Amino acid sequence: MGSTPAGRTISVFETNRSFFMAEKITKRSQDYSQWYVDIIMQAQLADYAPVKGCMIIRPNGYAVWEHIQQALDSMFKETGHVNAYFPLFIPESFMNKEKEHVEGFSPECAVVTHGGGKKLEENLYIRPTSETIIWSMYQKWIQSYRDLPILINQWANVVRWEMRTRLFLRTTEFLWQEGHTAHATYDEAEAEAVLILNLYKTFAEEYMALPVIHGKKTDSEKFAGALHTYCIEAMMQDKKALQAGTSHNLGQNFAKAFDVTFQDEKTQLQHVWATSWGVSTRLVGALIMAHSDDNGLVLPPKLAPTQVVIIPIFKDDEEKAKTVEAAQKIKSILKPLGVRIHIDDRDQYRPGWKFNEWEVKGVPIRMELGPKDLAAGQVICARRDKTEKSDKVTMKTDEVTTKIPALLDEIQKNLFDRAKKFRDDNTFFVSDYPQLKKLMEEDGGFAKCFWAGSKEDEAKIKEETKATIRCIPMDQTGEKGKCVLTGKETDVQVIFSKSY
RNA sequence: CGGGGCGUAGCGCAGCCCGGUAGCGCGCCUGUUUUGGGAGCAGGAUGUCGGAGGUUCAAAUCCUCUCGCCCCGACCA
Repeated sequence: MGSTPAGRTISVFETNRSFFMAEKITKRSQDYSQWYVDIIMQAQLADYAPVKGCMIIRPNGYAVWEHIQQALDSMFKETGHVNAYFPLFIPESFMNKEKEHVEGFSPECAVVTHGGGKKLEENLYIRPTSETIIWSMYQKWIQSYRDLPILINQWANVVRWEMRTRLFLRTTEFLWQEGHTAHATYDEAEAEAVLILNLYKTFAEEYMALPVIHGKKTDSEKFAGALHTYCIEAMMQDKKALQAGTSHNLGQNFAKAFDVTFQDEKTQLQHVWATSWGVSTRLVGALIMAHSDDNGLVLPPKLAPTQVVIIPIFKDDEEKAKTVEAAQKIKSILKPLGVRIHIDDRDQYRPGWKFNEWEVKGVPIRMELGPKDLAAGQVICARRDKTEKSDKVTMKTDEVTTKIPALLDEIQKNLFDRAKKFRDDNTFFVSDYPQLKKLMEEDGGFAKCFWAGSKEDEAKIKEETKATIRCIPMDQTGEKGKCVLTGKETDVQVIFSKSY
């Protein structure tokens, strides 16, 4: 499959004691995109599919997605949402019902024209998102205000025929969840959109250890067919922004397109108010780009499929039996505490090899357990977020019940703090356009500034700097200042950045 | 759609300019010594050289056409 871009080196070098492949992963500083791809390949998160733009999510990658799903799914349920499943195929006529929506999505839709060996009477779109088919059903299900709200989520795959794809970040087919809710009033729909926005922010920060800015999209960046769009935006290690989740207040657009009405308490017929919201497998890409290093993947403990791996160290069967037994004992006390722990007792690989493998795969804690440790009643732990040898922690075997969960928490926190510091260190206030331009041309990062410009002004800036308004943050100071471009006085501040 | 790169063993590549019937490293298999940061030694298996035409006594190599993939940009979650 391979291309080896110019900058990429796979150097094999010799030292007096060892001979090893030094780099299978391109350095971030050398080629960030290639580093990203290398991490995915080396950690076996995904592979390229035979069809262009599509990917195979391998077990390691899928396990991360499953943890994301589990956490989000329970958060959705706690806030009153239920899961359902709507079909992959959407009749062409449905797609055409909402004008902005069809204009937004038509160019990137895959369309099925044949089935059962015959040309279909009506083409079927493969869903790029499910608003249309869901609202066609809501039309049947909603009559009275007593039927509202409907708070449905679905976990599904969708297809968008993108021009340029990148593993996890933008693939032709991707997995996501899409929530579609129906409400009696604008205020309720608005409250729902904001509720989910905050839920996404909490999830990103607490589970993914990913600090995000939550805010509102400008009109030019909002979803096709929405009244307005909320989003969470994160900064990757190359200082570019990644939209990690969106939540839309769809107003009555879809209700009108699909004629979804209800009778209110006063027997008045009204159109239903809608929201939709989603996060996708892109989040896996976000995790990679936010935390990983030149040695491989770094996973936050809360989403790591394996949180602790024990490497028993032995040189004969007798030592193997003893160390593995001790490892199993540790596993048996940590597992009930909810620690996801694995013992790597394969004997075809040597310890050093295993150290590297688990490091590449991003396991938060590696526990080394050899004869010397057995004798001392201790284990040695290496944490994935700090890779210096001096960062290894030695703990008594009977302390693992308290120290391991504490260490996992500490790693989780450290990843968040590190990512937040990086973002804050690369966020700058700019007061005029030359400054904005200079920042985008040189260092990159987030530019915070006052904004009172038009859609056209925004397009001009995009043209000239490649940066866009990522969002209008929810957290506004309220102070007044001059618009970065027009100089008009305003109290609105926005974030400009280059983005994925 | 533009720019760049690439298709040769499972993976990474050399060989192509100057045609002579395919090689290196890693991995894999067997044996053995090893095992606290990607082990050593000794054996061994593996290829329709992306595809189709053409030139030639002879094509991975030269010519024509074609297919595909990756990276970078324009569009987007």
